Amino acid sequence: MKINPADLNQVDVLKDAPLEDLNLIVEKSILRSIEEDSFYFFQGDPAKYAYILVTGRVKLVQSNPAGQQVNLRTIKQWEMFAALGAIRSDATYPVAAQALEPSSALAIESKVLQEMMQTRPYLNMGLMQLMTGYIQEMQNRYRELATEKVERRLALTILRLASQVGIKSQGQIELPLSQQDIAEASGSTIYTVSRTLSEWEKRGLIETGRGRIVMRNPHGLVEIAEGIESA
Amino acid sequence: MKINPADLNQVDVLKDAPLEDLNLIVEKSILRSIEEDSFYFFQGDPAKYAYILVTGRVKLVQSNPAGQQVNLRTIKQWEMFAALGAIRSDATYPVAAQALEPSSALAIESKVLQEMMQTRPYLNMGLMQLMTGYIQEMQNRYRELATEKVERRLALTILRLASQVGIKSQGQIELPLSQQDIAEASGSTIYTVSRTLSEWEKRGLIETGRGRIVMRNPHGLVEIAEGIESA
DNA sequence: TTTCTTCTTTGCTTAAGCGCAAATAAAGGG
DNA sequence: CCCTTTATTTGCGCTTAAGCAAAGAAGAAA
Repeated sequence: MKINPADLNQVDVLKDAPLEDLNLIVEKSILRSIEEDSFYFFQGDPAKYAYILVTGRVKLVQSNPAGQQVNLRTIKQWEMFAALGAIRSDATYPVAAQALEPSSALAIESKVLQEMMQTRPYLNMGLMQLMTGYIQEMQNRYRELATEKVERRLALTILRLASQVGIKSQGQIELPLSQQDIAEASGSTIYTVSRTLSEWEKRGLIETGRGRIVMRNPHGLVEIAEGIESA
Repeated sequence: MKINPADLNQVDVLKDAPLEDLNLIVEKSILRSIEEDSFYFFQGDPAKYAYILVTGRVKLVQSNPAGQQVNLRTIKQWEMFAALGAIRSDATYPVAAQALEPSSALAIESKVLQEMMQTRPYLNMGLMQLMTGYIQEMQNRYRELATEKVERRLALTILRLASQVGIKSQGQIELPLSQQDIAEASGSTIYTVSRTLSEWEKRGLIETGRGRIVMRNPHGLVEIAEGIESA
């Protein structure tokens, strides 16, 4: 596949980048295509590349010593991920990046990005915006996990995922994620997720299918998320 | 009180700053002194200032709609906090900053910091290092909260707090924090914290007092944190 | 179509830890 | 030194949701 450099303006971090820089990035990077369930990198690998997702979807997961996983973020097209290495030159990836479907991503050497940052203020600003957004999201999720009950957390998780990787089809938003993914993203278990989603389906809030959740009544979910439980 | 600009080199973000910049910062900022339990700012306030803590200790807390709190970070002398506003110009503070003891901090207008960032690469790098550190810490804490049991999380929390705000005295590390603070930092309750700390005290791992925890056997805590439980 | 695999559902049991209530202890103020 | 306030401890009951086991459903492969 060929990348059209102009497309890179869709990447938030690069929205103010001049075309010549986009050309430079495409020229200096390589396109890595991987199949479903494969990894771009593992937790602990030296952070040699930053990535821009070109096609597919990728999740960033972290495992504890016992092997239990949490989903920290789901990446969609034209999102940059693993930019950490560009900032901490000695760093290893603190997460693993696993493809949710066949995917391809531009791999940019951390070194290249670092050099570009020396002389391009827009790149610094873009990366900082990205990072502050991450920090705020993680702080919110941490607070939710510490203080909210599962049902509410699930509603918050699904709303968040919908805004990040939801797909609009026929006026409805669809999440192409398995219940396992939802469980790992909300800090719960597949059993509780299944039970809760079934309950919501009965109430007409959502529609579930294998590896798929359709939001029928987003407002109802917002009410659950905010604790305006009608039940 | 008078600030000696040269002291600001102890601030991580400013460790590479030339003295003239430190002078500029002191000149352009104001020193705010507040008493115990007061706030530098509340969650939701417009993020007009970034701060450098000069004396005392400050905690960053976030509340959920019901008023339950979580501690996101404890700040000690010469740490910068609330630097977010300097990056997102329209931002409001996503957390509140409350003094754990009488404190004073340099308040730097976000605008000033923003202007300085235009022409000072060291400042950009410093802030990015700070933010990547935050991100990694929050990701780890999130995973811990999602996957680990309370006792282990408590050990991890105490070890983390010890490295961040621990005070060395007579070869031992002391944490000047109440059990309430520990509970809010670990995502637990004062009851469970009390029970667990009592148990650890019996085992000789720590020594507790009102608003104070002394680590007697840090290695033992590490073992609990890593799941090498001897019990 | 038939078979296999993977995902989802559901009944049941159980452990963890929350949280009330009340007692006890420590610090601070006058 | 006494009194008030605030922090810590502990017994006890109870809820939540985790987790096993086993069945059912939906795709994928053959």
